[in-house]
Amino acid sequence: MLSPYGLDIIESCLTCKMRADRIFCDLPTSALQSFESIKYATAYPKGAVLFVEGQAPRGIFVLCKGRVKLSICASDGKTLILKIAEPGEVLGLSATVSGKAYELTAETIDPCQVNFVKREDFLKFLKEHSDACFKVAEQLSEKYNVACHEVRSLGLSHSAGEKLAKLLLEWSSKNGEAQKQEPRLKLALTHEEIAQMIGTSRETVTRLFADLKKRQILQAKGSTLVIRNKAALRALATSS
Amino acid sequence: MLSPYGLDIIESCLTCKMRADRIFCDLPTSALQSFESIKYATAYPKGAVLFVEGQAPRGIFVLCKGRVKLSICASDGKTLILKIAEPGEVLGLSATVSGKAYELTAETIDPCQVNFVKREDFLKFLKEHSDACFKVAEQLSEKYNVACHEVRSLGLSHSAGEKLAKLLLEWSSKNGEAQKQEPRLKLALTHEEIAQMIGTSRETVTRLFADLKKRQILQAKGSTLVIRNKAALRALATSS
DNA sequence: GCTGCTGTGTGACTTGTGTCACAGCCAGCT
DNA sequence: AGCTGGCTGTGACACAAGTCACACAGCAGC
Repeated sequence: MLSPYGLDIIESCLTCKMRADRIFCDLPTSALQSFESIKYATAYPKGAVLFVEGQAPRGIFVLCKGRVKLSICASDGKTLILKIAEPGEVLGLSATVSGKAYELTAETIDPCQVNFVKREDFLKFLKEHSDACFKVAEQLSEKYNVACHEVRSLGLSHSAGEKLAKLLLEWSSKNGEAQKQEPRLKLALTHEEIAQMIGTSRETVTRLFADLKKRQILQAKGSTLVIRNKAALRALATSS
Repeated sequence: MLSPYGLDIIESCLTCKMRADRIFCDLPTSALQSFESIKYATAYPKGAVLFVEGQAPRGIFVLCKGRVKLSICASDGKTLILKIAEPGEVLGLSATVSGKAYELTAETIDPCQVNFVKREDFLKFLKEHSDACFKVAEQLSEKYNVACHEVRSLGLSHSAGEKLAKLLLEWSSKNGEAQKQEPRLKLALTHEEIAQMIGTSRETVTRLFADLKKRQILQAKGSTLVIRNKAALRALATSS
């Protein structure tokens, strides 16, 4: 197969090495075989839009490689980034199951490999394979959980600083750096995008970062960020 | 059976009149029979707590009668009401499926009848009845959808007035009054609770209501509210 | 080199709304 | 009655953070 956008395409789910690590993909062979027959392996460049908020659901997108930005946006153009989806995640799942419009917009921020499955095919597949159906329920629970966290962060924070601190701690806990004395993390997003993740303005994010650096809580080394004072950051994250 | 808290207990799901109207309860007889054998029909007074945010999931609660307040709260006591659950809804579902802690707190605001099912029993039931499993996926999609709406309302609104207007329109659309010229709705919540629903303070809600009344958009008739100017309210709800 | 473009840093000003404080009101007690 | 407690109304004030306005840095392409 051709390798578009510099991707190394995973041909078959059955031989995929990452299969066991992934919540959805770890299905019994019989289910996986039938999944194999209805999926379309596709590749997208960076910046491609998988689906847009408000569209009728065409089907699900299983993310195999690359990252996808999930966002909602208001009529005035203001955007809120809900999360950055990682490989293994199923996108457009809830809309496809319920038949309601996609509730958010999915846009690739890396070159991505994606397995697409049409809605009718997927629903039929679920009816026939109850273990897959259970996996779907698990994925949806996970998504709901994340959404609840987002609600908590947006609704119960007193200040933008609190939300930023929460976000940084969350990031550092994801890449396994959290237990280290001085966790490091790659800043893959612009201030603008960070602002959209915590529902504030770009300038505020810049100011907050400047403040955290002045107070020796954070330190920038090129594009990686070092958390120099975990305790202080955690204090900021809980009611500042 | 005794009628505690002034409730008329529905004994069996099989003979329940409301069955067909409810998303979860409308199962094939075989599944319902097996559900019947694992459920515990219980009744709660007003103000009872079904489960608390952070608890390990004991199981699911199918709400048959009465309303339940679903909320999350911060360490400082600040509370955010996510929604008021109506009969037919399944509570604690995502936590029970995923095994993670309940993500919110459920408290009755009416006398309620509830069918409780233990986690192990419920998971076994799901494995055996794939149609129930699909219903669960549908319910979870619904919950996710609602959470997304909440995120949008909290994260993309510019002002408290906008969020209040959205909430009022949503309420009026629920009880089928929306298409009327001047929809009416019962104000079942206090200003404090409304404030907790839109993430603002009690005083702000009071002030906003006063303002809406002064501008002839709203009118209070006892405890029912009349929306006198739907268009103006809608204008407020979209970027004010 | 110059030109654009995108991202960052900062100052000045404005405004929404949280907080505190208190007053009035109604319902349900004893 | 008279008291209590929860809810609602309103004023005064402070402050976080949005907005607008620029300056500058880095980096691409020609």
